[in-house]
Parts: sequence; C-alpha cells; structure tokens
Amino acid sequence: MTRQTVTIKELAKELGISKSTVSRALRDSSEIGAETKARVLELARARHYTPNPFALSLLNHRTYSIGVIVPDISNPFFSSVIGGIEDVAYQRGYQVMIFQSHDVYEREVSGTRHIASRRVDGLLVSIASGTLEHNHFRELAENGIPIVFFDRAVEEIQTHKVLVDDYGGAFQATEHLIREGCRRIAHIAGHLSLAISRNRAQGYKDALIKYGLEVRDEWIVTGDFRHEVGADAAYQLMALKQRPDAIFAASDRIAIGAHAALRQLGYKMPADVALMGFSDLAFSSLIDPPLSTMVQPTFEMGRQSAELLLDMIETKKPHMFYETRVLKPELMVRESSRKGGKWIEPTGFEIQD
Amino acid sequence: MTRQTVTIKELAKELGISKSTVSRALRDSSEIGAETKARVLELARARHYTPNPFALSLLNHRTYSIGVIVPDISNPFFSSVIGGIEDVAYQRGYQVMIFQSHDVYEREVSGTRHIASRRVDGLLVSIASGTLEHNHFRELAENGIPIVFFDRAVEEIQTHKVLVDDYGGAFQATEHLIREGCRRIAHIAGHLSLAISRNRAQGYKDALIKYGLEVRDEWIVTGDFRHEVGADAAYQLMALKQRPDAIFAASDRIAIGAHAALRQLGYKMPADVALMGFSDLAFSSLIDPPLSTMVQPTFEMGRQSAELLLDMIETKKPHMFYETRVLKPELMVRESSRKGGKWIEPTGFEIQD
DNA sequence: CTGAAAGCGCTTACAG
DNA sequence: CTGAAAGCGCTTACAG
Repeated sequence: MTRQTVTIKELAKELGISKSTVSRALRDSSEIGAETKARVLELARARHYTPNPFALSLLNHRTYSIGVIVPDISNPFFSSVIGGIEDVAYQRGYQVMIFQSHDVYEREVSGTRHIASRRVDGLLVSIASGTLEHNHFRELAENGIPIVFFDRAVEEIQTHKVLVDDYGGAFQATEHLIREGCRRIAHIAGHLSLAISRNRAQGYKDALIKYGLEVRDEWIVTGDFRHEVGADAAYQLMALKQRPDAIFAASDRIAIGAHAALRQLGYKMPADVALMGFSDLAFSSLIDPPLSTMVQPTFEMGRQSAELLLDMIETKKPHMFYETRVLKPELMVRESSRKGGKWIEPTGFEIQD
Repeated sequence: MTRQTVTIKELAKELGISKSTVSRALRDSSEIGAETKARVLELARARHYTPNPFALSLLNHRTYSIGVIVPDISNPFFSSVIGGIEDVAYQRGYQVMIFQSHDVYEREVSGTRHIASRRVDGLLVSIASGTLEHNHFRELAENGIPIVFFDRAVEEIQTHKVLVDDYGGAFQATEHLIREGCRRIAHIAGHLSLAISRNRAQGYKDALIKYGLEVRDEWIVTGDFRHEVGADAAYQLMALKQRPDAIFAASDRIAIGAHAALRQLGYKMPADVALMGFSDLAFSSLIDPPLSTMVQPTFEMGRQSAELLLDMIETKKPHMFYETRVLKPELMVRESSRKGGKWIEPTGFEIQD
C-alpha cells in the first residue's frame, strides 16, 4: 500500500539538475534562470507535485495547523463557531484540528496534551463546564504556544479573548419581558462554574432591580444547558404558589425543554407565561409559539478568534497586551414573548438555517 | 516565539550517550540494558519528551491521521457520525481532520485535494449532494489511499461502504402509516442526486404498492433536506384537491418544516394528517405533537466506518474484496403518527440529546 | 549492549 | 545562475 508521491529528488533526476535548483525554482527564487524555472514548473505540474508538509514542518518548526478544543461539536453553537474558524484558517493556509472535551475536565486535559503533542501552532479554546483548574492551558501558554479563548474563557490567563456580552444580552432580554408587561420573571440558569452562566444570571437580576421588580430566589433555578433541565425547571417553577409570569432561560436548549413542559402543563405562551431563550437555534423559530431569543454572532466569533490567533502566530514579537473582544447579541422577538400579539404569522421561512 | 520541545539529541547529550541508544530505549528495544533504559525513561518523563510526529511521518511515510469529508458538521447527523469516528480514531492513535463540502461540488474537490496534500493515511467520505462526478476520489483510490464511504457513497467506486437501509426504513415508515389507517400518503423527498433520497422514495412507493394503495405523482414532492422545503411542500400538498392524510418526509429537518406549516394551516396531527420523519433529531421529540421517525444509528455508523478504514490502512496486503455494511434504522413511533392516541405523555425526558 | 552513519523530503547559507 | 553540504528529528541496518 505504498503511496506514490513525487519528490523534489525525483523531479531533479528527471530534469538532470540538482535538488537545490528544483527547490528554488518551485519557490520562484529570483536567482534561477527563467528557462530552468519554466521547465521545473511544467514537470512539477505534470507530476502533481505537492511539497511534503512534514519535511517543511521539520525545517520550519511550524505546522500550519491550529487546534480547537470545544465541549461538543454537535452543539449548534460550537459547530457554527467552528465554521467561522475554518473559514479564516483555510483561507490563510492553516489546517484545523478539532477536539471535543464533552464538558469533562479529564478529557479536556488529555485532549490538550494530545493536540500539543501534534505540535499545533496555536490553540482556540472554549473550556468545559467541568473545568475548574487550568494548568494544562497555562503550561502551553508558558511554552510559547499562543492560545485564544472564545465564549468560555479562563479569566486568569492573559491572552486574547472573544466573548459575547452575556450580561448585557441577559439584561436586554429581561428588560424586553418587563416591557411586555411581565412582572414575575423567573430565570433558568446554566452551569454556574461558567462565567457565561453567571453573567447571564447577573444581567437578569440587575434588570429586575433597575425596574424595581422582585428578585426571588425561588424564581431562579440552576442546572446546565440541556433541555431536560429546562423541562424540570419549568415544572418546578409552575408548581410554586407564586407562579412566574415569564421565564428567561439561559439557553435556547433550556428554553425548548421548558417550552415543551409548559405546553404539556396547559399554559399558553405568552399569555400565561412568556418565554425567552438565548442563542437562537435553527429550530427555535419553528416551534409553536416560536421562541424569542438573543441571537449570538457565532460564525463571526469563530472568524475573529481565528484571526486573533493567526496574527499572534505570525508576528514574531512577543505580545505586550491582549485584547478582549465583546460581541453584542441581538434581541430577536418572536411570539413566545410578544404579549397580546397573535402568534400565527408566516414564520420559519425567512429564518437562517 | 520559539517553542522549546526536548529532542532525542538533547536527552542524549544530557545523559552522555548516543541518540541511537536513547531512541532505542524509548521504544523499549530489547537490546538496551535495563539500567540505561531506566535512566533514559526517567529523564524523558522529567523533560516531558514527546516524539516529533513530523519526523516520524517522514520516516514511515505514515501520518497517523485520517481525513473526513462531510457536507456540514453543524448537521446533527454528521456531527454524531463524527463523534463515532473520533471515538475509534483517538483510541487507535489517529488524528482526525475534518473538511466540510457544504454540499458544493467544487468545495468537495478542493477539500479532497487539500486533505490529500496533507498526506492523510486514509479518507472517510460522505459526498455532497451537488457531486455528480467522482474523479477526485478515484484519483486518490488509484494512488493507494484507502477510502471508506458512509451514508452517501459513490456507487461506482469499489471500496468499503457503511450505509443505512434507507429503502427498508422508508418501507417500514410507510407501512406504519398505513397500519395506523392512513390511505393517502404523500412523500417529501430529498435531493434526488443522492441514493439515500432515491432509496427512501422507492421504499415509500413499494410499500404503497404492496398494500394496494395509490402512488400519485402529485403526492411526491422533491426538494432537498432543509426545513424550508418541508414547509413549502406541506403548503403545496395541502392545497391539492386530493389532500393527503399522511406525509412521510425523507428527513426530520424536512418534517419539522412541514410540522410548522401544518400547524399554521390549522391541521391537527395525526388526526387530519399523520407525519413521519427520518433520522431523529434531538428536538424532534420536543415539538408538539412529537415527531415519529426512523432512528439512524449515527454514532455506530461513524465507529464502523473508522474501524474499516483503519483496518485497511494497517493491513499491508492489497484488498481483494470490499464490504458494504447496511445498518438498520429503527421505527420510533411518537404522537405525530399515532392515530387515535392522545399526545399528552411526559416526553422529552428519556430522549437522547 | 552501544555508537556512527545513512536517509526520510525539504531548504538555505556557502561556494563556485 | 547552479550545485554540494548541512541539518530539521527521528529510526535502523551495520559495525563493533
């Protein structure tokens, strides 16, 4: 099962010139005669020559590959971010290596080591919810491997970060519910080890406070981002003597679970309970009533993260300061929170996929 | 920005022995003295030595990496298959390189070349719906690069394939609708350039024929796998003078689009129209009424594909015959097709994510 | 049991 | 303008 790939040596022999000359001609060096250059290029094309990337890596101490560590690529949020990363990476000639932590600390550590042993030029990371200790990243950073965090960052590590304004987004979502007339607003939070969850919860609380509304502990349920949590939390909230008249879920997945539970329990949205999510899944617009949410710029987040990382890789100088970019989520009002609106509108057709 | 990674040379100098000895000790060669071996291993561990994979690749003409070409990783079907692939690959010491064709022929071709120039040891492919010509894969195969196709295969290329029994699954889905009492069953098909779409359509037709039901052209709408297609098709079907009393969609995404449209139009499922999908998306169980579907063994498909590929890579002998594995999808009956059933059941909690 | 040498595919000072 | 040589990090016959 031998692969026949042409090498510079073979091209040289066939042309009766030296390897050095072939190599220089291929790289369009100015010190090679035009005629020689033409002959080399022609043969290289005919033979489908492509340089062996491993030989180059060995020489340059560069691999032209970057690693990406995310909880889960089947999560649409991450697969869209990865789309943005690949967009930039391929354009600039880099290969992308993806590793999933499945939100488990040990997997994140072993994935990080594995990817590092593959000598990637840099790393793009969104940490696992189970990660509380960050030496595996710190080690790399200290070894001079550039890291950029996106969405879920390690606050204590100094490097570029690309985040979403979770606090502001949650504030805006809650404010929207208030303006629609809701007064007893509950929140279903994600895993509190993650800053994104804490920030969203804080934005929610501060909006309530700003409008002089009650912040009740029993109206704040904490779990993680799965839809099962949303359903359980909805049961729990609606069983309270003091029922909420709105629920702001920290993610669309949570919200969709809550949505199903609320329907089952016989509540009308938004008349009985208004509902909002965070993230905008493809199907959030297709459920009945369609789910209001905060749209996150996922693809753009991937693009910007990759750009920052590649810039870091390609500048020789050490970095003096690091940038934290905060992208704005956008309010997307649909029927689940439009009080007094009627839900039947042609929907689901102008929605992005 | 120089990376400091220890090399064998440095270890050798520090220990005052030769590179050869270090190398052999590291590989646990039997010709090295126990004491020397211990000293080498200890230092290697202390210095966090990891062999440079590029040097090894150069030597072995092996990269221990495989390429995966899929239409779109944000499609849950593919991200789950990729999960299975990575499971096997990492376990057997291989790196996975993913490339998305976005269902565009040109992208698939350039992705294939790109991945090939990275010298992967083998390729796992699910072709783009826009691909009608397959020389880019044939070239690789002829160069001795093993390829395994999954789900969407190129029929004319002789190699291992892992498929789903789309014909049988569609037959079973249609039969289920018939047994529930439906008599005017429509089908919304995927892109007909894909065998999976044609096979599903054929299974649908043959089931109708077997039960002596009418196969009407106007009840078969063809598009692609997007939910927009499902919605448009539902409008079209329900506008017919002869309305169907059931719709079998070739994918859950199509079905979810149809589901939203049917609700909007005021139809009750399954009383007015029964609905079935194919694939089982995470959210198919969370819509109201929950969607019946054929569950595909996606993770298992990824696992088996990767195993076949790695076996091919690791056996030296040329392959004499190739295997086509056909995995069975499983009927998952939910409320959208359970005629006479009442939908309210605790749902969405025992569902896989 | 250990070392010197050649070579995987490539680039680049150094000569000419 | 072109070639011979060294070297990136590693392994492995070939000597001893």
